[in-house]
Amino acid sequence: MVRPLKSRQIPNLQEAIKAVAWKQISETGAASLSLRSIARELNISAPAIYNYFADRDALVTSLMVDAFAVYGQYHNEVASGYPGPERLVERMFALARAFRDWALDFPQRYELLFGNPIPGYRFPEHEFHAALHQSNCALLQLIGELHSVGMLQVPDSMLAMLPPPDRMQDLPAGQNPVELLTDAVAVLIWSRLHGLVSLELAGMFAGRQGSAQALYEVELELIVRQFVNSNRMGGSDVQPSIR
Amino acid sequence: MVRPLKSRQIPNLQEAIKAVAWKQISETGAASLSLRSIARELNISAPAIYNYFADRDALVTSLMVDAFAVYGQYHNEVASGYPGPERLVERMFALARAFRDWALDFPQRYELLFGNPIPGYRFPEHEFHAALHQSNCALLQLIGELHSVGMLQVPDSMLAMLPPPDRMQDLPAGQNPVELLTDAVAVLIWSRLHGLVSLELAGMFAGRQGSAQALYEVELELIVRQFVNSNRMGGSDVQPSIR
DNA sequence: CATATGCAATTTACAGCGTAAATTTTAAAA
DNA sequence: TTTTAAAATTTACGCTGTAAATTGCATATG
Repeated sequence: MVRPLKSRQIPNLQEAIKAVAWKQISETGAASLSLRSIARELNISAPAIYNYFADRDALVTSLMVDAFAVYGQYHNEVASGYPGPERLVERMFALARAFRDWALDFPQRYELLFGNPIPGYRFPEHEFHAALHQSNCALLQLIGELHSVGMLQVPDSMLAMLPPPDRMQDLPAGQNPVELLTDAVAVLIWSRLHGLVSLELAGMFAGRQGSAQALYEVELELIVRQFVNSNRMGGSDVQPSIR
Repeated sequence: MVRPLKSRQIPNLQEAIKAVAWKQISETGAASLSLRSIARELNISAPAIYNYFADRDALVTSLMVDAFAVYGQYHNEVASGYPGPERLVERMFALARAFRDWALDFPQRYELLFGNPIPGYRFPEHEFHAALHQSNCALLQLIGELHSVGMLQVPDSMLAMLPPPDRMQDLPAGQNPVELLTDAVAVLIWSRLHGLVSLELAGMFAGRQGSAQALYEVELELIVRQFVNSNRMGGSDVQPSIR
């Protein structure tokens, strides 16, 4: 019969908890995130947090959902700086550089999203798909636009991913061949960016002074040369055959 | 005046500790490695381990040094199955597939070496260089051989990584331009393999059933096409200019 | 207004962790 | 046999997540 009750000290304690969690993640890394230290910083007892999050994993999940959204939105904003089909290559470079910049600016968040910094934690599967799609949305959109203006160059060897023509209808529901290939291109590009960035964050390029950025720029150039038809002629070498 | 003393129950307790550690890492992941649980399994008190390892990090470092060696040796063995300059492309495919196979067979070890599964731990810098080189030795060797038989195709855009011709002598000690470029090619290839494998291990391809392997094969094909001159003619488009 | 209701917070407690300190055991050297 | 030092144990401290019981308090009802 009684419902609402506001905490005396801190209004919106749920958000306050997350804010402190982010602060601590930024400072000391997601691995050292601790309910007790959050509570300490809020002058709160540790179990009080359980009124707002079922357990530590639930808090982490909430943080990650937010982070995926922010991350995706950032990419979308960067992409929106290069609208229209005339600046697709520019947008590709900008997105890829934004990818690395974000990772270097917020290494702990990058690790949280794409590494496994928290022992025993796994992002719940049902929320995973949406969150991941959100984070890669700008790149997928870009690849889609490249394709629709005929600038996407799908390497021949990728055609092996398609089912043989006689059973093209076996594709997963809602998937057409074009989507399957554009998705695959996006994932390949994403994994190349992630490969370099994650090795850099892991300190694997330590010693090779300043070469991480140079390597990244080279890789960007190679990626664009590989998948983009700059002359913007009659489309990639594959679309005609799969339309 | 007294030195040696053998433990009563277990001879070579140092190795026994590492063996149990590996067992636990394989079973429950490096993150849940615990000195106490190791001690429990050996019917030993936890602080006893401190007679053999300065602290938990020292144990982890020892494990990683071993793992880097085993990993590198495995790659070398795979590579030695395709000797000579006639089978370099074959060797490239075999090495890359072995890379993914090892990661899928021993995901916890792969994470230990190339992820950051243990909170607060960092591999000591002075041992890092040697261990890393050991692990990438086979690939570096392969790229070197490709170059020496004129099959290495260094993309034009990579030349930007070299210092301008008039100050070529500013290169780090013991580094010549060819080494710098072959190293860079090896790192680029490594990061592309690692990008796909680490995303796959992180569960980022969950849902897309079976496509991880297909993607990997596509990427392999693209890598070889990008860096290897199959016709084995008069060398890459760059060596002549930097010899 | 007084009382009952139920959420929010606290305290207490337990099991786990790494590891520092003090202590005991033990095997070999003198 | 005594001495000595290495190897092991016990104890203890502070940290973690979290379950359980308890208290405080704001609201809705009698």
